[in-house]
Amino acid sequence: MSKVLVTSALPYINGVPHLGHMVGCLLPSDVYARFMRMMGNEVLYIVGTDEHGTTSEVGALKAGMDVQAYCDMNHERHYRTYKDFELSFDYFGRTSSEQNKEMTYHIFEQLDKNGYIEERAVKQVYSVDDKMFLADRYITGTCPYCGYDKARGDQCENCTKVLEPAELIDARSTISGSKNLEIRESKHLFLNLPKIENKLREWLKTKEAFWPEVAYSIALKWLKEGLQPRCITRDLKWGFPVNKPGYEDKVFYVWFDAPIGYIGITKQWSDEKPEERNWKDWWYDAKDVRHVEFMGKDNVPFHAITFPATLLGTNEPWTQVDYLKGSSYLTFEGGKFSKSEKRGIFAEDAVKEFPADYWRYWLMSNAPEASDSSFTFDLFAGTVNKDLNGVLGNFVSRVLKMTASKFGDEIPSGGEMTVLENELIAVLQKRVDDYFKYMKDMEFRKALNELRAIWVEGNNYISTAEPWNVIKENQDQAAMILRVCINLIRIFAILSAPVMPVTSEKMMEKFGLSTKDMPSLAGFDIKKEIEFLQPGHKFEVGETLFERILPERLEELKQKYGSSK
RNA sequence: CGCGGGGUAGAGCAGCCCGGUAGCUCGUCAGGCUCAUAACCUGAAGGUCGUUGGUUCAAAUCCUUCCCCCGCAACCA
Repeated sequence: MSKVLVTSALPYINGVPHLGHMVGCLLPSDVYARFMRMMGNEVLYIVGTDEHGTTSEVGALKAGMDVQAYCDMNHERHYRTYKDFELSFDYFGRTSSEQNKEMTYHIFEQLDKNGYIEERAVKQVYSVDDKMFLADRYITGTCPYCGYDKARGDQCENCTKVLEPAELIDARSTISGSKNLEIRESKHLFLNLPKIENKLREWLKTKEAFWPEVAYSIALKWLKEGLQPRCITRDLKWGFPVNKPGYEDKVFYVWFDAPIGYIGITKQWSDEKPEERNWKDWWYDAKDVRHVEFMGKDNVPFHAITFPATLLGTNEPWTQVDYLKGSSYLTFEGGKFSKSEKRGIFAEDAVKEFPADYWRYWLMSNAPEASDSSFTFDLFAGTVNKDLNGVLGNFVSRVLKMTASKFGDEIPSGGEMTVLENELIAVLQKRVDDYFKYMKDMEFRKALNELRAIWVEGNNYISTAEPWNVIKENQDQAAMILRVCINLIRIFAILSAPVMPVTSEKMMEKFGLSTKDMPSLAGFDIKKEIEFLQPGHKFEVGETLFERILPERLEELKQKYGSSK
């Protein structure tokens, strides 16, 4: 048994998570955490909201709320959404917590002490009416190159030219529309990445063989281009005030304290039960901890370069990421998810339409691992109807209904296994071993394809064994076949648990069992498990596991969520 | 020449690193079965592997030309 520390990129509090967010980091981290627990590992799974920065301030402003209250509200909203998605995190914290402040201050002090922090003067656009410095993208104006009148300070979306805010004609604040802007000089603190570059390079070298291509190539690209000092402070209110004389009116940049949030949130967790939990067992001079991080590809540079460099710069024994699972993007009906354009289905609505397990299964079996992939309602409905209803749901239904009608509500006795059952056991064992291997390697598409193939073996077996014919000649033999099938249902429930926890529980309940009765997946032996449920064990047919998505419903969904017309 | 990823049957993907009868799921068609959710099982059809040129006995796979799609571009996170 070993310790596995699982983290998912912390979702930014201001946004509403959509399916793309779920599939990129939150869901795979949960499936992995659940799987590793079932393999008998000690798992700590940490998630939370990333709260600081301009976007929150602006969001609160627009909502007419105090930033703290605004974040409190949104934090609750995120929490509820992820609970609805059955995420099994051990703690859902916040980067704005006191614990994270402590961590951020400590890490900053170490970096400063070790000479990795430097001062620089920065020229920035200040909006007099908004009473704040504006990030480049919060400045709108006319593009000097193409005349587009909604060009942003960092780039013109129309002609794609990269701009400086000063170049914009008729520049105005995106927040208030005010044109009363001026350039002011402000002193800021920078993390001297070039000074840490060699250490970082050495460290990264040890990772090459393990990281997925997307993640490693992005990291390498940054090193190849050469690192630059990175500004870690901002002229904002909403953030941790900088703990250095002369900088009291500034806060740390959100990207500085956000990844530290993994550690801060772990401390939130351990502070709740200090007598039995210690965050240091996971993060500081921790032994035998394997740290796995899940994130979208846009987050990779921060987790592969900036954050590791930050930790290396402290010269302290922090736990670094061992495996960085960088995922590509999920698109919606061929385009981007966009809240403003009302395109795409958002996580909150998704669980109102269908149980979380439907989404979990679809998203994981279509995860954008190698390249971007697309969500469409047609694909979703196809999977729900075919895989979940046709293959798994129908198997459970046909087995239990037949057994109940021929033998009653107890698992029937009699009969002996034949060569057919031995073949089934061998085939299943092979598939189960492959399934576990893919899950361990976080190749979720392949893993779920294997899981589906395992379910198909059940239908395949019953078709070949034909208990409906056998029963006419030999009651005992038919009883044996159905007993094997019933045990398959329990096996399927156990194997499906990391992906579809609720459905899995429902399947177990049919035998008066629950998730707690599941055996460890380590050394999972089909030969043994196929005889676990003994003759005489009660079961109930109950209701069907899934519901089909009919054509009318499908049309409704497409209308409602803005699929391409 | 900004960077990265991708372009493989009607759809969604694997294979590419380590060249050697092109594989999986859905869909379509045909057959089987009748225990079950118009389900399930079996089989078939369907691809000049984006394009150009090259290396090789042999290229989806290695090198090269061009085209297209997606994302990123460090002060949005």
